[in-house]
Amino acid sequence: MTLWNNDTEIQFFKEALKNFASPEQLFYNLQDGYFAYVPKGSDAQGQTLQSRNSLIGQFTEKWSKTLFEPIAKELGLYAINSVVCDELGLSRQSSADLALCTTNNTIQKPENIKLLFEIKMSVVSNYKYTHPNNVDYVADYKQHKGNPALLRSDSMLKAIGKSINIRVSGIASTKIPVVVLGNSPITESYVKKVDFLKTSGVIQGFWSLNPKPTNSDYVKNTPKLGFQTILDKNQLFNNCKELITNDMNYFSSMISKMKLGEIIQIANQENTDIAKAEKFLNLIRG
DNA sequence: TCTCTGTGTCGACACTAAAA
DNA sequence: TTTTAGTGTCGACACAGAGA
Repeated sequence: MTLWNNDTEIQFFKEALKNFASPEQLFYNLQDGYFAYVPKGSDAQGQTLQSRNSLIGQFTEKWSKTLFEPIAKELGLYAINSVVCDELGLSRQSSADLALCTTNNTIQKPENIKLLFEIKMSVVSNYKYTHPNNVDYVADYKQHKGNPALLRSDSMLKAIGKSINIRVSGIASTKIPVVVLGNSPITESYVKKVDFLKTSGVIQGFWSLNPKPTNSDYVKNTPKLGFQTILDKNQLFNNCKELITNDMNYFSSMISKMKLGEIIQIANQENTDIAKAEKFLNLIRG
């Protein structure tokens, strides 16, 4: 299995058609034919395609699970879709798209969840459908009107919001890394923000699983690697391994220097570095 | 001044599951 | 059975700045 590319998107359309999805559900019905997206300069004739949403959502979540399964296995874990965990604010309606866990269950305890993924993937390039079963590549994402995946500002906001929601749901979340998976680059306006999200510990990374979304220029990596374009499965494995094996802790606060100095002073009285850190974390969490 | 383009926010719509 | 709430997708729209 390879990383995301145009063939993956064609496979999505063909599978959906085979499962009795109509061309009207999957494509814009334009004057020149059926298109995945409205090309720049074309008129959408008031159409806003909605029927593809849940199909592509299901496809990308399952695709990601399949991609991560061998990685999980090598790390002694399971890759699981739709993970529910009350302590992390992950309800049945708002479950984790994908997670790596120590047990093979949908309902999980926080201590068994080793890595959380939020998936924000969509059809990236444009395609043309012709009867009865042909789907052909038309152009990259720069040639059509709709923005795919992480190039949409509200997709970024929703990914960030969901991650914050996990972080503020309780102490149990502070040991679990959160990663956003996409299949597109990000916009220039989010370059600084994803790096700050990483250094501040809220989100451990935005990873695009699409090595070559266009032949022209695009944001490949940000300076502090808050966003990375994953180029091969080895890189993906190493990233996961690092997040899982490092015993990391999320913490945050908004306090005076005076109070912060006091906390450091008290924590420093412990004997070992680990004990100092634990004391510090306890104090800063009030 | 007008047009074009990039950016950010809000809302429409489809779907699903829980609650009434 | 109907209503309500939550989620995910992209289009419409407003605004600002650059260039004609």
